[in-house]
Amino acid sequence: MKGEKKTQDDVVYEHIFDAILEQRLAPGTKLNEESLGDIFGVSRTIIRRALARLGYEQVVVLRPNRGAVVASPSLDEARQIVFARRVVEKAVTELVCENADANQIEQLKQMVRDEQACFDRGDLGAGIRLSGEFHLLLAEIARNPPLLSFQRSLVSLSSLIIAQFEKGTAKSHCSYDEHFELIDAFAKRDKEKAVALMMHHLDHIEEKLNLGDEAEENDLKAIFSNVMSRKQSAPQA
Amino acid sequence: MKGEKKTQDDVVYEHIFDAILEQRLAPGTKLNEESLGDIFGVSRTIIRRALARLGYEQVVVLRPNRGAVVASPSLDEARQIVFARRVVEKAVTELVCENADANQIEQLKQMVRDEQACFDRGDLGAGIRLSGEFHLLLAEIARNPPLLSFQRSLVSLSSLIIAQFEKGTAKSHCSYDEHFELIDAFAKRDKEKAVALMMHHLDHIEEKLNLGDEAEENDLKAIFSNVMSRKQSAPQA
DNA sequence: GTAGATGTAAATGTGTACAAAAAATGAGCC
DNA sequence: GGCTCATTTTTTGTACACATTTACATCTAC
Repeated sequence: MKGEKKTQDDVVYEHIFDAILEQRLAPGTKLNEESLGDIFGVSRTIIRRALARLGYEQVVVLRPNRGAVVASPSLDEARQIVFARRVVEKAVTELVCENADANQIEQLKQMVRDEQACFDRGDLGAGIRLSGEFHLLLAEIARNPPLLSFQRSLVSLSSLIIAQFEKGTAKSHCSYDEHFELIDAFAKRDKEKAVALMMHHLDHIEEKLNLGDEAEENDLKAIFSNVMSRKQSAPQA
Repeated sequence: MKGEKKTQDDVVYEHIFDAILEQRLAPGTKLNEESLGDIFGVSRTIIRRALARLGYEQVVVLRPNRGAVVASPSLDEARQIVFARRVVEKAVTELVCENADANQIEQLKQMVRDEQACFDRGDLGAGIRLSGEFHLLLAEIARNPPLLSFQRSLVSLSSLIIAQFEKGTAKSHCSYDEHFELIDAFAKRDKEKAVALMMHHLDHIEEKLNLGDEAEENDLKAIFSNVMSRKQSAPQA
């Protein structure tokens, strides 16, 4: 996207970031500093910086003295993330309706075409990532750097959520047709319709959460709640 | 606020953070790693982590190979920040109306009393900081960690903006009466009124921006634009 | 006298060694 | 046989040294 020279941190950061979003790194995976250093051929210093950044975006959880793991949002956290996205996406959508020029509309279309191609060829990981990048591009077009930065964090977390809660569910995440509809509304500068479409779009994520509710496999507490009600103590693992 | 054991990074981070918010560090100030290390009695490693975090929150600007300086938002950036705050504060306000219990209402009142005390005794820096912490407490009560994290960044930037654009202006930032009004609305769970008050509250920040428009002293280009039109070159200092 | 180049000083970027903490292993005991 | 506690091993936290880049000043050429 941008031809600027990237620092080593950035490269490592993006690799890990993409790996998480494309589900090559499952939620909960331990991220060992030395191993990563070996893999990327850099010292722990660089890895640490990249992990710190991922930690700030909450895509990985940094536990003091205990290292970093890929975040695995709970159902509650997932709902909070989607809520925050509603808030931001509404504002972004309105700004895009006001600001987007023909050139940017075309850019958006091209991105959704790429997304479509990925899903068609079965590359889910890249598809999910491009789907997220679509929303990031919207935030860029909105021309509000703080919102963009927050959106970045939320989009990553959303992808993580989708990765976590959609396993086994019918693959209904091929939302590129909704993206095309959105672009239409932007082109017509129809704020109300665009916002309505966007909210509907987010509804779909939330629905997946409700579906995945009982099937949630990482939430041991929920699964073994019947056991825990017998024994008084609540063991950690 | 929280009695957990803080890491060294956190301590340094908070000290610099507070210093910026209380205007003891002016926008544009260079933050030398070694000097800071000497001051806090830690190595550059720690300083670097703290600066990276401040950089992520955009309270300081990290220029590759050129070190960190305290951010000095332009007028445009300031407006974007206030816009983002409107978006977040609206959501937070509504959530607080839904969630706040009597205990939290009292906590809010106590904080505003402290704020009032600071302004009364003339401690502007601490007052501005407490005023910001009031809004952070709201985000906490809203029980949405992602919004809280974003709010944190926005509130710091807002304080920076106030620090930068309010110099010389009549000190109208004693907004604690508005805070009390807000708390009333929360207690009555009056969403509409609370949101209206909050937007009004943010209007005040934005007004200061418009006032400070021409008086902006850090923007040398604007101040010396007449000089520059005579001499072709634009000297740095 | 000015523009450009070159050398020097200072600050940042990175790797690595050592210290401290947590996890894993194994011995001893009930 | 299972449990607890001590020891070992692994992993993270911190400091520091060296490499690289940048800014500044001086010098030279025109």
